[in-house]
Amino acid sequence: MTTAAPLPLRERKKAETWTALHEAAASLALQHGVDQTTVEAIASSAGVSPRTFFNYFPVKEDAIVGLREPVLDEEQLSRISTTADDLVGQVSRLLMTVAWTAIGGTDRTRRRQLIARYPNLGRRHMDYMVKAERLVTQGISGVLARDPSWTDGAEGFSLEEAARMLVRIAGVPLRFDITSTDFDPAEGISTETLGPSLALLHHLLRKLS
Amino acid sequence: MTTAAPLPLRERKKAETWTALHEAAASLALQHGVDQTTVEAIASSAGVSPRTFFNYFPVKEDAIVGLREPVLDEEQLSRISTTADDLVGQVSRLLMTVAWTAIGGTDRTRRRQLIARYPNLGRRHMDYMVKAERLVTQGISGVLARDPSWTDGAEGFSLEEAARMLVRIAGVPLRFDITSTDFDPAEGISTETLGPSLALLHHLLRKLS
DNA sequence: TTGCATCACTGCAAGAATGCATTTGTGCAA
DNA sequence: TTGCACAAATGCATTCTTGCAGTGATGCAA
Repeated sequence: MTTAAPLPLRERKKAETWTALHEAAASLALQHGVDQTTVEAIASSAGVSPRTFFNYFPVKEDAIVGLREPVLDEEQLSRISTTADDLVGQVSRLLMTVAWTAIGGTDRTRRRQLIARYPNLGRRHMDYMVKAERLVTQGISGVLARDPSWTDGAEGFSLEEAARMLVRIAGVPLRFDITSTDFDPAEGISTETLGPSLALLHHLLRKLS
Repeated sequence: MTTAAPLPLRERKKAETWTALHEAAASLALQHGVDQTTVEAIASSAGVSPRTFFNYFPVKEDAIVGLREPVLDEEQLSRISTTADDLVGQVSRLLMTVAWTAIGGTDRTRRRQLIARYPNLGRRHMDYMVKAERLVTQGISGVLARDPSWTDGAEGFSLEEAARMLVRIAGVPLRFDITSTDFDPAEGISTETLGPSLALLHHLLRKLS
């Protein structure tokens, strides 16, 4: 189990500190409530200084939920095909993957309990959705640029604008999920469960056009 | 000019304090920069205590930009017709109106300068977009509920979900505008200029379906 | 092993933001 | 005019968050 992890010592300690802080934050918040859990208590419980806490998490709530900075998977980006007919679905799934990098690898059950009890924690997902969309928009711009057909027929709109609009459309299913009152990131953001939202989107688009 | 304002004294003073705080915040931020402008300086310049400042604005940036809490126009909501074919456009315009209530009645030129110089100020529009969408989603739910035909043909989706999805779709043009690097709320959020975004949305939807 | 560059951690100070209790000012009716 | 109910303003204490400067640990190459 530990044999396949030739991580540099520095990286490993950093990961350990991250986990220790998240663990302390989530556990304390579950026991005493979010507001009663101070950054000082979290840092102390994790064995670091309060100042160090903010080197790992921008806000207290992120430590409790266990959110990381979203990252774009360049490999998946390169697999996007502008000629396939399900372009919206492709971009939706890419967005989903990016969003997933922000919440992967943490205790799902506990997070579900916390978000259910403190809805404010769930609302922070929206911030990361915005970040994810920024990353993907930039990437998709490059992808569209390689397909000359996208410059055709779009009167008065730049390629960057087309990419931005495409990603906003593709972001709808995820926003739909995130704004649900009983949204559960562990279940909600996964390739399988995006289906229903995507289906509803297409259903409505058909009905409205 | 002052004769047509039979406002209760209390309301008037409140409005005056709001304006004084916004005026002080915007003016100071323009002179010395956002970070150099402290809440204490703003409050002092407006003649109130720092604590009072936060009775008017949740965060410093909102005072600088002059953002209010968005409000839903019930009258416009009641005019929404579910049978008309441009339902997305109708909801988009409603969203736009709500968003506009958050930034109306303040100096456009100065805000433009400030947002151009400090992009972070512009990003706060997204927060109010989320609030506006929450308001409109709730309202649209009620509107759809009055049209029985909406329960037909939607397999496995509740009315609330349909409303939520509809509003997410309608929010796309505004999100598109807000995420533009050179977005100007004074020009960008108005019934006339929403046209291009809505056109691009429809253009892409046609192309992608 | 030694030296150096880099990164992580820390303490400190200042400012941002919130909750609570108290005081002051308004609106309204007896 | 007086008194009461309520809203606004305030002061205070606490916590959150950030920038800066200094210290120590780590990685790497000579």
